[in-house]
Amino acid sequence: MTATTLHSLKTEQREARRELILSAARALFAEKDFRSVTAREIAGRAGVSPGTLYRYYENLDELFLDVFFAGAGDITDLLDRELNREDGCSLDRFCKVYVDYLNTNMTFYQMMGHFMLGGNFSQEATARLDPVMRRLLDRVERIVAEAGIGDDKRLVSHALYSALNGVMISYARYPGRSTGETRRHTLRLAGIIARRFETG
Amino acid sequence: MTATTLHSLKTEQREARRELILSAARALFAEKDFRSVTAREIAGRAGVSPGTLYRYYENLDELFLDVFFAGAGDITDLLDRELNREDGCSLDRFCKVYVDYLNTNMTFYQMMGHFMLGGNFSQEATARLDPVMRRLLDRVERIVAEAGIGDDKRLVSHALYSALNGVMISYARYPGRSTGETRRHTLRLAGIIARRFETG
Amino acid sequence: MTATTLHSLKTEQREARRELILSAARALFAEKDFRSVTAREIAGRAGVSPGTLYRYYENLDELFLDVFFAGAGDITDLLDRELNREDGCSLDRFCKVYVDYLNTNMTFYQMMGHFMLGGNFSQEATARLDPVMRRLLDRVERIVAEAGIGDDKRLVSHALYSALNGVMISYARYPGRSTGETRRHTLRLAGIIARRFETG
Amino acid sequence: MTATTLHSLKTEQREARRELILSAARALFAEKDFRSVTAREIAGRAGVSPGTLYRYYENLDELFLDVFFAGAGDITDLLDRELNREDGCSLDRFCKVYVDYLNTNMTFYQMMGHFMLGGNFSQEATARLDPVMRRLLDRVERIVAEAGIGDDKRLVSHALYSALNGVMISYARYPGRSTGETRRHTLRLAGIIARRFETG
DNA sequence: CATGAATGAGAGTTCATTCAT
DNA sequence: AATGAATGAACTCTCATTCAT
Repeated sequence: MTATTLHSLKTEQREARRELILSAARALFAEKDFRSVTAREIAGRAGVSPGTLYRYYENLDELFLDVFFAGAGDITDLLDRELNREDGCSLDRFCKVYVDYLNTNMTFYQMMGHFMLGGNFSQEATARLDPVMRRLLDRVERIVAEAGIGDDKRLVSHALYSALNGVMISYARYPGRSTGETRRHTLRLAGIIARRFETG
Repeated sequence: MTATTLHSLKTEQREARRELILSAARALFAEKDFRSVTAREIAGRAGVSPGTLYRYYENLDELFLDVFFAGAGDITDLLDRELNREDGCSLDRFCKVYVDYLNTNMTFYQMMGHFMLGGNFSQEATARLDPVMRRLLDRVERIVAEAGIGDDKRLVSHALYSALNGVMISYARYPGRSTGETRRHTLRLAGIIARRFETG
Repeated sequence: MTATTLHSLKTEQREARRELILSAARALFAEKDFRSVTAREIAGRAGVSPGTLYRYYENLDELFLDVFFAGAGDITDLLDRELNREDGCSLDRFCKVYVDYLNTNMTFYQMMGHFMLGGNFSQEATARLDPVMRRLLDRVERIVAEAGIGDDKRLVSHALYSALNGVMISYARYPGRSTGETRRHTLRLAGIIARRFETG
Repeated sequence: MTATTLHSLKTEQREARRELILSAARALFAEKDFRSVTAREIAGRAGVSPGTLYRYYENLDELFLDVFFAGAGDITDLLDRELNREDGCSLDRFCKVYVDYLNTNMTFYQMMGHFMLGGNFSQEATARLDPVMRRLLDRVERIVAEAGIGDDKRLVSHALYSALNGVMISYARYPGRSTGETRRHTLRLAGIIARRFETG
């Protein structure tokens, strides 16, 4: 028993430490372009030494991945809450909530871009990515089902998910636009996409 | 006369050299993640010295930008050809051509992502970006008009353009998928998006 | 207690390392025109990697500044010893000791020249420079006071200090002269300046 | 005859071109720290190509040297005019004119510093430097003679010349001081030096 | 297990100088 | 004689990662 308790205590502590580093990274990423954040900065923010980072993550990319996963978890939870509202959730609302989240959590979509554009996923990373994305896509699939769109619900949900991400990649940092303008424009586009998918 | 000829000759030569560097960069970018390509590599591929790069581009970012613009020009021309076909161009075809191009020119969409996600556009860069993107969006707007979709054609074309880009960002490098699988999946999604926009 | 000891030990070690780099730089500067000394050379001489330099100094200029400050400290200490000699210190002796020091520590006056002629002092650098120069000038002021020269002792000491520096800038590297000749000539000039200031 | 004329014409033209480059360099140096001026900039200002610079000067240092010599010539002429004034020229006035010149022609004293601190004079450069400096020192010697100072007029003039240069090296760019303050301070010091030398 | 100093390869960029035209 | 495009060595500085303590 003692051994087990000790072990679980250690595991707990280890998990807490990992969480600490993760939070520090997320906070830092929220403040500036995540590609300019250094290992030292993250360590400093987390109150640990740079070397410690490498006891919890094999390399920086793994940490970045975890940050990404955390974001995906957050948005999934958020969408879940929307879907479970007593008064229901329209497709329009769903799309806007998703895009709104990305607007206020630029890091998440920046990382999505980063990994999707050139990330070298390790075998292990791929294994971890899969359930996370599946969970997120499940929610998209659910709204698609509720809205009763199309035949192949899985493909349609992929398309909808793609379209919403595309709004961000295409307009989130369009040069010359203020944050407010960007938000307004991307939400409007989310609305149009919702309508297009609805009335199919 | 002589002066003019000489001048135009020099201008031509200069343009040729610039093209040479640009091509080298594009070729190199096509081979690997463009963010890992170095100035020296590009120079080496172009058969010039590193210093020469800086006689044609103020810095690497400017060169990257030019590569991006070149890609945008290519896809615009390609779409133009499609739109001007004698047998017309369906929305479905348009979407698939676009996504197909991005599939075979990963660099272009990688750069799009890079710049859109975190590019620090200089005033001057923004000024150059604008007409290039406008030209591209014009083609999207034209197909939207031809397909007779929606009321606000400009917004709808933005949404369509976003959706297509999103297909790529979301699935072009989805870990664990082969190039062929990726191509098939993204084209299928392009088709679904086309259908959704058509029947709106 | 242990913590304190550990801390001071680390501080000590850090200081020692910094000293090591500083010494290497000073030695290197003594061998050739300090403006041609590179970061890699200094690192190599100190037996550390180039990167290490930047853990101790924000940039090369800061290191240069420290070398300069070290020299200023040395000459100040030397003058102090002279001023505190039991048999007193004549103005003539003071001037000659100063010029002699500059002769055997060319780097110091080279750096003085470098910084004075075009150094871009950061706010912080200026703040550090001030007390160092003040300490040095205090000694000049003291000998001026002891020699009972003039009315405005501060101005006169500035003038004397200037004159001595001028001997070096004007003749320390006069082309075509050997080191011995230079030393003899500059010391002779120091003597003349001393006499001029004395008999005012 | 024709040959001679032709030759002298060519010589003239060549001299004019050299003068053009020299002026451009002087003008540029007057605008900013001469160590940051590039060959291209000088060529551009002179309206010639970089390559042309090397047809008139073996390398940049030779050009810098010429700029320095030109400055030395100017100050020599200026001092000459002072010495030849009908109402005579006091030592005080002489010193102040010299320091004032250096204040308004920072480049000159900057270059003096540059060459004196680390210049590698070629045999030929030394040969050209000598008469230029001798001419300048002659004027100092003359004012020393007129003021009837000391026994060894040559040495005393060296000391005076040194002292005046030293005022500049020590205070011309003292950090935190405005141009006006610097001028006032250096002129005051020049006055003190004059008095010290006078009353010896 | 945590540390954090040290690493060192490699990045982008500069610029005096050369040489084919 | 003049050009100016090209050179390429050399610069400073960065930062993910390692490993002795």
